[in-house]
Amino acid sequence: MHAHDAKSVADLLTRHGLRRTRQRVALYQALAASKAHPTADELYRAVADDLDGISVATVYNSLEAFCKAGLINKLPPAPTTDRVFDDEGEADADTAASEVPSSGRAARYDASTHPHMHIRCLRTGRVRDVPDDLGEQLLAHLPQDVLRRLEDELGFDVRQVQVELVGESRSR
Amino acid sequence: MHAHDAKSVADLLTRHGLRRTRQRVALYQALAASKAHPTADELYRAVADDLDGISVATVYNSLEAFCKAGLINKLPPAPTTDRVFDDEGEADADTAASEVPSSGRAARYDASTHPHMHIRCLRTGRVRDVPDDLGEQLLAHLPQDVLRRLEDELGFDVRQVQVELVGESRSR
DNA sequence: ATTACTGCAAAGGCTTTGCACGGGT
DNA sequence: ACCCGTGCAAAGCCTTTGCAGTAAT
Repeated sequence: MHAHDAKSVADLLTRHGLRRTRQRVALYQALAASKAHPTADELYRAVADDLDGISVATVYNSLEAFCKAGLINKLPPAPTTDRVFDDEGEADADTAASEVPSSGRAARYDASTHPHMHIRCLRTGRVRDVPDDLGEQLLAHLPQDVLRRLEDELGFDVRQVQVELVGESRSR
Repeated sequence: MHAHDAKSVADLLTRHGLRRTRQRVALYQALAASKAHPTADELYRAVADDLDGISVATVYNSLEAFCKAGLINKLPPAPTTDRVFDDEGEADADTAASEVPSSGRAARYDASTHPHMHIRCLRTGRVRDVPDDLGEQLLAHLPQDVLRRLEDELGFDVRQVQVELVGESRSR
């Protein structure tokens, strides 16, 4: 969809008032390339190959900076009731080293900032996007007038409608 | 709505195969009495007055047991981008000691298990329920056929539709 | 009598912070 | 030259765990 080569990412950073460091370019690329909404640690391991010696602090700092700049979103960790995390492998940029547990209560990051829905697997903790066509059909049916009544009655400004379909993926 | 006196809570526990200990009765009562979706620490402080010497471990163990028994639900902590937590006081069972920060990334618990929506305040991190009449109107409009198509196309069993309205409460 | 539950303290996982240095502008 | 961003290690917060003792069934 978008081009995520080093140059356009660098431009993106600059445009948002961030410096174009090797670390941040690599981090944003890794995140944008993934559909799996990786954790900070997964991103750390993903870029550690190319960028020798990057530190976790930098990963967290950079992700926080991206969030503040509105470049990416942070997703809450899944509630961890019951045994929820098996963690299997999957052929994706950031889950390549399919052996490390990457246990449960870590936040996940999302490079797409336009409104969309997520599905979260109870077994693996993985988060995927709902395809836009389906998501839009679902969101479009939320009656705006009810939302507005809610804002009036509760004195609450709704900035974002977070919809998450929680369940279990069938295969495997 | 429901009666949450010691006896009926004790019965509820027994009926779910849990022992009726003072600690668990008090914890469930405190949680059920609150509309604020308290954190483990908030519950700990709420019951520490009556139950002298209760430990945090017991709070966590009990809440986990309640979750497994299907008595309560665990909510994910809010993503903590930007300064999100001011923590003001509120006249509620578990937030009585309106002075302690109870900082950010703690899970919250919810005594109501029937499907309902939440609103989460970006400033305070507080979670409230959407009134049932409004919530039902919103949820009823989610087209079931689209959900079913989604399950087919992605091979995913949807167990729960988690809707959270994220925003900011106007007053204060 | 059995064993689930409790309390304590220590350990654990994820994230943040302080500080000196290096690289981007 | 300025100062944002980096790396390292230590500290922090929330939660879990091990174990000996206690109390519910």
